[in-house]
Amino acid sequence: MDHNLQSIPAPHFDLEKTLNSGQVFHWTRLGRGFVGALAENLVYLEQAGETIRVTAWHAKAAAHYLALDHPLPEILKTFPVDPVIQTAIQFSEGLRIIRQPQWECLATFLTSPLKQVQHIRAISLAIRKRFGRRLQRDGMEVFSYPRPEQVSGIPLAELLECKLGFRAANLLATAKIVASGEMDLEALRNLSTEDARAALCELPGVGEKIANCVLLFAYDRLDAVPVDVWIARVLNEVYFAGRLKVPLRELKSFAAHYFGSYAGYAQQYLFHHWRLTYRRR
DNA sequence: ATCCAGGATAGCG
DNA sequence: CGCTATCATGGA
Repeated sequence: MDHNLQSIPAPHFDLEKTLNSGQVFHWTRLGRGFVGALAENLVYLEQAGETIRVTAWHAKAAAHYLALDHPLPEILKTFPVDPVIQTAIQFSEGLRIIRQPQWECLATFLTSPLKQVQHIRAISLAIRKRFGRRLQRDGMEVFSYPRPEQVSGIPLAELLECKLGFRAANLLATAKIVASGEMDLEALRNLSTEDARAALCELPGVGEKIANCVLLFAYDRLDAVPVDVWIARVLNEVYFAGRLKVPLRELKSFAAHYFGSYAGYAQQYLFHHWRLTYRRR
């Protein structure tokens, strides 16, 4: 597995946490690293201290994908000094919010409602294996995510075999809109976060939460804050302790303001920490 | 067995 | 406008 790997510096970075924190769902452990598809290329990644070793030719793309240029120490300094977020930061040390390709990020989160992280992963891998392009290299094999043009042509019954349930119709309908050009995902880059969010919410199956996931994980909008059941749980149990039935809009407003201009990062650390340590009472 | 999961949406008052 | 029931599947 160590043929033709290129080293790139990666300070303040934890590969495992980054790939297994519920922002991206298809990377698979292989040897001491991970294998997956970066757009249409098979890429192998492994970490050695403050260095990432990447399959040659993909170093530059990988560094961008992994957001190794995000000024993590500076970002952390902008967070409020309270024990809850500071504990989550420690627990999540080295977790970076990566830059995913727009379509596969959108498509993957379209399959996420009312699903656990491992289910989203299973669905992503099933769709890739069945409809994506097979990529091989040095005995490794992965599958890319099918483009919107291809997804739009999949019969609903076939898509349902990937165990999407009621989410399949939304994925199909959105794929048709994107494939037709009616929605230009690349053009959203030129919009304000607010306008891009509104545009994403026009797509079938995309509400405010999924739109914020896409903005945060694929558009580098680090102030976008997805409020899912876990974030709502943290806010209710900690920041609104003692209050009953806090309206969701109040939770969202609080999260978007309290954590500062990198609230998306703060949100990801809270999500990661609580999801892996929470015990029901 | 019952509850829950990185929610969105139509339909109600 | 805000609130509720419902959607499909599998793990805890």
